[in-house]
Formats: sequence, C-alpha cells, structure tokens
Amino acid sequence: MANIEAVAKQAGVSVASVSRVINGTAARADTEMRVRKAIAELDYQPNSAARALKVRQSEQICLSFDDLANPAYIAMTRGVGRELSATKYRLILSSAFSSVEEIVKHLQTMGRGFADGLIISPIYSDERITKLISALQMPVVLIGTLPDGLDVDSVHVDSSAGIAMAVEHLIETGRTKIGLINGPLSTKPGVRRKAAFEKAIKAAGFKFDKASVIQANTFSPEAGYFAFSEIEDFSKFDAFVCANDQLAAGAMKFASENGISIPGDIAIVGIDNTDMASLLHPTLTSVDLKAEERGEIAAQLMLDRLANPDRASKRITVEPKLVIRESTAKK
Amino acid sequence: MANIEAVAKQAGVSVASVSRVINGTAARADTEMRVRKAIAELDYQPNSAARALKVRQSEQICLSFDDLANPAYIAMTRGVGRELSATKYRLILSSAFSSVEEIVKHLQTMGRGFADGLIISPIYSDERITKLISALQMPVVLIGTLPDGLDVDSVHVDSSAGIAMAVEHLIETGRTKIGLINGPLSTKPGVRRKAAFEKAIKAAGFKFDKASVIQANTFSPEAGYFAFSEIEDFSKFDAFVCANDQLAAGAMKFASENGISIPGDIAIVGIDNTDMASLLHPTLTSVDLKAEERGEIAAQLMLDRLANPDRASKRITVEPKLVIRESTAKK
DNA sequence: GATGAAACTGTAAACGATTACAGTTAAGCG
DNA sequence: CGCTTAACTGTAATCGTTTACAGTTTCATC
Repeated sequence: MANIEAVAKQAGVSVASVSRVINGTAARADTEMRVRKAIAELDYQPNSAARALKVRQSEQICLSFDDLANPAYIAMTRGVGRELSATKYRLILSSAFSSVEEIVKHLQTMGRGFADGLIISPIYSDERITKLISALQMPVVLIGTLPDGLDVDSVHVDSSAGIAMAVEHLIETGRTKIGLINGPLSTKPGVRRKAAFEKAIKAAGFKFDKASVIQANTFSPEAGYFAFSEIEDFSKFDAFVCANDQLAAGAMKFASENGISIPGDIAIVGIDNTDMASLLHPTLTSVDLKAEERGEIAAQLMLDRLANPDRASKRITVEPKLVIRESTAKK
Repeated sequence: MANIEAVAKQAGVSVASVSRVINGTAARADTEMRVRKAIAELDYQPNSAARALKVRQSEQICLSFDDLANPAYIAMTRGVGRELSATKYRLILSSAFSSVEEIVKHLQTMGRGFADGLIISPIYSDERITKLISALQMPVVLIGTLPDGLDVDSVHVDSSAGIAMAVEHLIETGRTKIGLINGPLSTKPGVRRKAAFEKAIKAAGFKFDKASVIQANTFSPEAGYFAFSEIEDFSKFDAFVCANDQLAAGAMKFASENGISIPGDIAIVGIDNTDMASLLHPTLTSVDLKAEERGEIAAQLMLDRLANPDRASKRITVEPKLVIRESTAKK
C-alpha cells in the first residue's frame, strides 16, 4: 500500500503538502493538481489508524443497545445509520448484551479511543452503568430516560403519556376491565410501563388491581403467547395494553388459536408501532414511541456535540402517538 | 489519559515490558504483577489507533449490505454479531446503500485499513463491484452467489432449490395456477427468483406463462399490497410464491381486505421465514433461507481466514428449508 | 563457584499520518 | 524595481504502540 511519502515523492512535493491537499488546507493550484494526480496514480488512501493516532479522532461512533432481535432497536439503528451515512463517521454496533456485566465490560473498553462518541440505549438500570457513562471521556448521547446525576445529551420519549393515551383510548371505546402484559421487571421499560399503567388506570378513575398486570419474562412474541395462555379467566378482562408489539402479536396469536375474538372479546394495544402492526390480523393499534426518530435525533445531537464540545447538554423529548387500528375497534 | 509510558514509570519497568504483559508474552511473575497493578491504578487502556498503526490490524470487521429495513439482513447481522461478540473484533455496519455508486464509494474506502475484513452481501449485481472486491487487499467473505472470477470465501443458499420446494409443495396441495410476486429485477435476488420460478414451474410439467410473474418494485409489504391490488382477475391464480415474507404479508393484507380467502382462494408462500411468518393470520408458509445461520457462518469463515490467511477459499452452501404453515393448507 | 543456556528486560526504531515553525516564493503597491 | 506582506512549502517532531536486537539476570549443572 502506498503511503503519504510515496505520494509526496511521486508528486515531487513534501509530505506536508500532500497532507494539506487531502485535508483541504491552502495549496497552490499547481501543487494541488500534481498531488491529486499522484494520489490517483498510486491509488492512495490515507491510513485511518495513523490519522486517528495523530488527531485523536477515530471518525467512528458507537451505538450500543441490548437486543438486536427487538424491532424497536432496529428502527433506532436505522435512524442513526441514516443520519451518519452522510458524514465522515462510521457506525460501530455493539449489542446483544445479556447482562449488566457485559455492558460494563463494553463501557470500560471505550477508553481505547476507537470511537469518538457513544450513543447508548440501556435497557437495564444499574448504578454501575450510570457511573461508567459519566466517567467516560467522550461525548455520550443517551436514548432513554436520564438517570439522576448524569449530565449528557439525551433523547427521551414520554412512554407514560403513551400508555395513558392507550388506556384512555380503550376506555373511550367502552372497555373497563383493562390489563397489562408487561415486559420483565428487571428492565427499565418493564418498571416504567407498569408504573405508567397503574397511574393511567387511577387517573381514569378506576381502581388499580395488581392482578391486572401479567409479567412476561421477555419482550418476545413467545412470551406474549405464554402470558395469554396463563390467563385462567378471560372474562375478567376486556382489553390489554401490551408492553410492546411483539408481546401483542404473541397474545393475538394465542387469542386467534383459542377462539378469543379481537377486538370483540378483548381489545389489544401494542407499543412501538413496528412495521408488523399494520400487517397483523386484525391490524394492531399501537403507541408509536418513534424509535427511528429518536435514533435520528440522537445522531444529530452527537454530531452537533462533536462539532461543538462545550455547549450545555440538551434533553430532547419526542411525543408518542397513538396509532389506532382494528384491534381496538368499538364493540 | 494514561499511556503506556506512564504505566511503565508507575510500575518501574520499561514500556516494552508493559506491552509484553498486555499482549501475554513472557514476563516474570513479579514484573507482571507490578504492571497489572500500575494498569489498575492508572485505569490504563491501550490506545487502539496506535496499536492498529503498528500491527496493521484494526480489530474491526465491516459488514455491508443494502437494506437495513429488510428483516433478512437484520437476521444476518444478528448472526454475525453473535459470532463476533466473543472475539476481539468489533463490528462496523455499513448499509442503506441505495445505488451501485454508493457501494463503489464505500468499497474504495476500505483501503484505509479501518477494517481487517469485509463481509458483504450485495443485492445489486454490477461488474464494478466484483472488480473492486477482488482488488481488495483484505479478507472478504461474500454472502450470496459468487460471481465468476471472484475467488473469496462465500456462504450461499440455494434459493432456487427453495423456490422449487415451494412450487412442489403448492402442487402437492392441489394448486395448478401458480404465480410469482417478484422483487425488482434490478437486484440479484429479483433475477434469480424469477429464473428459479420459471425453472420450477417447467420442471413440474406446467407451461410457464410470463403473465404469471408480477413485478413489485421493492421488497416491502407496501409493494406486495400494491402488486396484489393490480391483479385484475384473481380467478387466473390459485397460489402465489412471494419473493420474500414482506411482499407476502402485504399481499395477504390486500387479500384479507378484499375478501380473498387465504388459503381457500389463494395459497401463499413467502421466502425468508422471518419472525413475522408465524404471527400473521393465517400463519405463513415460508422458505427459510437461513439468513442468521449464513451470517454466523460468514463470521466464522472470516475469523478462520484471519487466523489462517493462506488457506484456499471455501464455499459453503446451506440448505433452504420449507416451513409449512396455514397459508398453504389443502383446499 | 564457574559455566552455559534459557528466560527475561530495556533501548530505540519503526508504523503513517498531522502540524508548528521557519523558510521560501509570489503578489501588491508605490 | 524594490519593499512589504501574504501565501505557500518543507523539515522535523509527535501521537502511542510493538518488537528486533542486544544486554542482563536466573538457574540448573557440574
């Protein structure tokens, strides 16, 4: 592989001049032309490790989240990727963390300087993670709710408001016996959604019954299916909010296999408004938490912060939106 | 940030010794202990750019494909990611290429040495891409069909065999008027699936009718929906093979909205066997092209090749599998 | 304790870029 | 044409590692 010295020789100029034309610093037209010619002739590509070492920038941004099987994170990745693709930055993907330890290990690794910034959407809530993030010597954008004492850019969606919308909508359509198929309580979304649900039920003037919350142990369709299969008496319910579309899809599958009519017997609303929602039968009412948009915004915040390291940190909130489809049609 | 020199000083040894304990080369127990202590005290992390520059390895592997919205590629990414997560390699994701030019630009960029290897699954077939790949001075693993004259490791699934299975299955279940909802002919899968379909129809002893192939212009559900909506006379068909599950889902949506019974009037088989297949109503018979497995194998080939640069290139074939569900039940 | 081999350690030269600084050339102007 | 200033160019140091090589220590053996 040709290096900058070979180019300089070929062009009959110094390495400094070559570097300058590559980086767009002033150069005489004549010099620039000869350098460009030499670059083309030698098929030269500047070595990114050498540049990274010298300028202390990797031109890489790391995106970390926990579950590559969850469509919401995929949408997020799409948003980040789209935003980054027009820039010089490359995207590093770190995912499939199955435990806090793995995340911790990954965060410690960030000190090696292979990325200029970290966009992270942690599902687990853990003191150690917060501590490591705030100790990080690089820009961080958090997608999710900012823990106390962490001062970084963040994008956040008010999922409580989203759940409230879902509950209100169910009540408007005449449902009174509303349950929640929740995700695992070991995750942040799990605890938040439960709390939001309880709050929304009470706000609507209903009595909150603990038994109305059914805990699934993952956010997968299988878990949704299983959760429904464990329900002994469906007459206690006329609607369910599900902690994500996957759980909802699994639940709907169980319903269709067992002669439970949706929305006739039970109305269902999902969360995330993934692509699947409009393809299911019946189509699924879902709270859009704008994952792709949050990804885009996170990337923009990151780029902005890299261009402007000293600005105060921003906290962006995006509004959830209830997308009404067939699964909650009036009885 | 502490560098290796600071660690050496703190431990009272030379930088060479520090480097050696980090990289596991022989060191006296006493030396090793002092170095480890110093590393812990200073919270030292070796700089990856400096290492990359010196050893000419980035410890990064680049995965490139064209469409982050396609679940099959997501599954592939999952496979690659899982395989890589246990190694020292990081995963760089390059995607959302909307044209051959973008891919070409991206491939040219590989010469900068930011990745040690490239796993690529190109959807477009173009002379330039082939040429650039074979000119690449780094290990390449191709996921897809190896073009002539390209000598790299590859993982390949015999999608023709998969389509043949689909057609045979439809015939076995009593269908005789089989159509294809195909993806765009500007893509490799598009042309392959069409050819495979024609071959399968003929092999089954039927006459192939050009009009039985309906071209969608993307691989999305919307395109599938639109393709079905353009069909004037459904009585000409009793089954469709769809070029992927997304197209199938869109088509099924149109069917359910327009009183076309599946599988009663029309049987449907999708391709890719994505998560969605078992959640649709009716559940979707689909040809599993083992995307995740191909991703895993690609990553294994890459790791193997990096460990063993001079071995002859391998070509792995995985077998498709027809997963039969409700959408093709006997009439 | 001397000897030789084996095991370890330190010095210093890379890797390939960027950039401060000083030196050179060009350009504007009277 | 000389002078001043602006614009460009080249030399050499630097970023933080790894590693060849030479030098030192350790250790078993006689």
